[in-house]
Amino acid sequence: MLDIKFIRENVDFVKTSTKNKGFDETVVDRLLAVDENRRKLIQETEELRAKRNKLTKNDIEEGKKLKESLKVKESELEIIEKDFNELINQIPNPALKDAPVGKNDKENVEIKKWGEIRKFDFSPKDHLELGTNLGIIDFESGAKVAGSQFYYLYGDGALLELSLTMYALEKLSKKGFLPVITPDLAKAKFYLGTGYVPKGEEAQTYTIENEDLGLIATAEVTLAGKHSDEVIPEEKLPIKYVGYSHCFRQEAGAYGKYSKGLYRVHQFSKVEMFVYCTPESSEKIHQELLAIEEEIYQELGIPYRVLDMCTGDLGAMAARKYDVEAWMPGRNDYGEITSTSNVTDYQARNLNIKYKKKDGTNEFVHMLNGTAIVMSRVPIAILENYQNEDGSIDIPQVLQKWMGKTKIEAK
RNA sequence: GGUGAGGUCGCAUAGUGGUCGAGUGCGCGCGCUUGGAGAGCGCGUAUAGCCUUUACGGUUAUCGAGAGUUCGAAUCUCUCCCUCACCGCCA
Repeated sequence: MLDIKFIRENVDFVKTSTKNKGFDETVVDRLLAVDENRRKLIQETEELRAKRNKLTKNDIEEGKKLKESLKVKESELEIIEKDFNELINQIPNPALKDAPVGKNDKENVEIKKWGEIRKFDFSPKDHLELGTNLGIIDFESGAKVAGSQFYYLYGDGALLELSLTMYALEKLSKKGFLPVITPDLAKAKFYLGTGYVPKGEEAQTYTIENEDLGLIATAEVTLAGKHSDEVIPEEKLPIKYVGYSHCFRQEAGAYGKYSKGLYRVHQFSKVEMFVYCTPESSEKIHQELLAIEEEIYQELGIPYRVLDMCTGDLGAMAARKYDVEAWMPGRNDYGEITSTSNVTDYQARNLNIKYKKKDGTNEFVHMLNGTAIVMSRVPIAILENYQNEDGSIDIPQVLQKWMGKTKIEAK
């Protein structure tokens, strides 16, 4: 959420930024009205409490009366606080000023293209056909045992996933990120509001019955929750994690050609970068995260483009976001494989994560996240871009040491 | 899962209904002392909201979380969470 003081003092800015993100800016005025009411009630309640606190054992009758009026005020206040919280959480994080203004994903700005799109002298197959023929991907068994959009990986399919994981963890580790294996489940307060809640959609989290637990949609949830309610000494910043977890998403209603095969599945593994830093450094670190993502896809030899997400496609949390999209011959189009966001202090305020500055004062940290490698979509790009006419797959050079071979072939 | 013990200010501890937002020690900061350091002495040492408006100001809330009893709760009751020990069960 945003700071109510900031909203009070920058009403026009907040309205504009809310509108630019495609959210309802009338919320701002409603919030301010409720805020005024709320503050009045706080004063009245506190006045009553102050009186009560001054009573001695000789004033029991007086105290009984105070208790009654307090009860009334407190319940009024409770209702208004609830409204207040609902409203303030509807105001999105304003986009940074360099983010392109736009309505929706059509207006994202392509800022870079890398790699040459391969011209096939045969008709290329998509990853599903390739993987099924090679016997390394099996959606049929997945559907039988867990339902549609679940899958099994066998042999080199399983090894490819683990090779990509090791490749990413080793690379990030060398860059000063601490590899972390996080829980795959988290409490509701973390998976709601910190994690993957696409704009205008319900949270697509799987939850555990009778428990305050849900399966995480991304390690962002557990890496962000890790330092909740903490005050971090400034000298420890930036904290750089590279998290590995399974990710679970219901993906309700997501079908069709563009969701084929591994592109949209209920469970996948992901290596995710996550950084806590000072407000001054977050924009620079955001560029670094993007540069790391690019380095990975250049080393893997996958043609990609980088999109600077426009305000209308940023979602509530991100102040700036870049997506990397890989070329996927199977769809003859680019498909998203990474996303890196600078959420500034928006998450930190929800999760109460501050840092202690050298002058002794506390301030909210900035938080950033970025995909290193997602084990569902990157294999799509590898299979489809590295396929040979006979259906075998050449293994990208940087993965060969983990795979222990140079080619995936049918057994 | 069972039984028992416990969760108080950075750490350690005191505190069983009003004098407790909370004592003491350590740590930390500032000052005095010193040629310098140490010791010693003095002062200070949470966070958040609201008000006045910026003052060494007032006020409220916070003693694992939530609910309750009470005029009044760190202290009493209930539920939950977490930690530790033992048992059971297992990878």
